[in-house]
Amino acid sequence: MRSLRISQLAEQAGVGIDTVRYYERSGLLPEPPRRPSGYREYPPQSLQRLRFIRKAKALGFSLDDIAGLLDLSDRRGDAEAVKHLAQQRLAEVEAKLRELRRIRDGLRRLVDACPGHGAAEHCPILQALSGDAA
Amino acid sequence: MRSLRISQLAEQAGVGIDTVRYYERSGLLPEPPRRPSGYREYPPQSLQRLRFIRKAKALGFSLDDIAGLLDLSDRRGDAEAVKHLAQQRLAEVEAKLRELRRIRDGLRRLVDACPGHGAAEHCPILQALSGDAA
DNA sequence: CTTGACTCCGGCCCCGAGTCCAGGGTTTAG
DNA sequence: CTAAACCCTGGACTCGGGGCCGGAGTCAAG
Repeated sequence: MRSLRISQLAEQAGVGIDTVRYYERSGLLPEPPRRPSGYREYPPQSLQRLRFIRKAKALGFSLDDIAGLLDLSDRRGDAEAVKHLAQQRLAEVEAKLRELRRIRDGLRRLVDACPGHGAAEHCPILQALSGDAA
Repeated sequence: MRSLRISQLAEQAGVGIDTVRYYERSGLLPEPPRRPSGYREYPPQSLQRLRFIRKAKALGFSLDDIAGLLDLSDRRGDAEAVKHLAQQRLAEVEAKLRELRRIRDGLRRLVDACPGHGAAEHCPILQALSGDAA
């Protein structure tokens, strides 16, 4: 008896039951066979697939991206397409990093400039935000 | 005639009309006086306030954070509280940066490992995602 | 006076990734 | 047999930050 009930699958994959059904609705997880009662019976491969999804999510891929990756994997697409997707994600992540560094630098300047005591009206943080400079 | 209509205010602040009303509902922007017809008439200070909000948003503050900053500013709170908020944001941004770097490194390894040609089933990207390693 | 641009309000819709609920049917252990 | 634990579906709700819409009232120019 290899097949898993949804709660077992979910637990072993480290996600919630609702998440599993959500992934099925979203087309990430194929519809599993059912018992006559309607209960889903998952083959063990589903576990691999769910873990794939978890890892890809941890790398910041959206569910849409992941659907693409799984599709390439299922249809025996070529490695080039897969690499291309990963490169796109990488570029996005790098852009986000640049943006966040910019924000961090701005915040750091404000924090460093503020003495941390006195009335707020003299606080350089508020002054900087109120000022006319863009 | 110093006062501004909502569309003028919105345009000069670089936001949408709906955004202005939304900020008012959210308590970020005080309710302006109205004409007898109900039209809002904004004093020029509203423009400053909207710009404050824009700049703070650009630094990654949430509207909730910004409400706090504006409140400190309005109530003549002390600089310490303001600095504290900015430090919190800074810490959050730094945590996010660490996380993104982790993701970037993971992606980079995958991209570098993939030859970019051949069948997807041999693609190290998909293999890594399918593998048993956490 | 009319026309077109503007404004009002309330309320619904969007995105992403789920979470929760009600009201039913099923399975399993004791 | 019965009770507990499980499962099903469909739909509503969450979060943040607004966008969009329709019908009605208003304002300024010609």
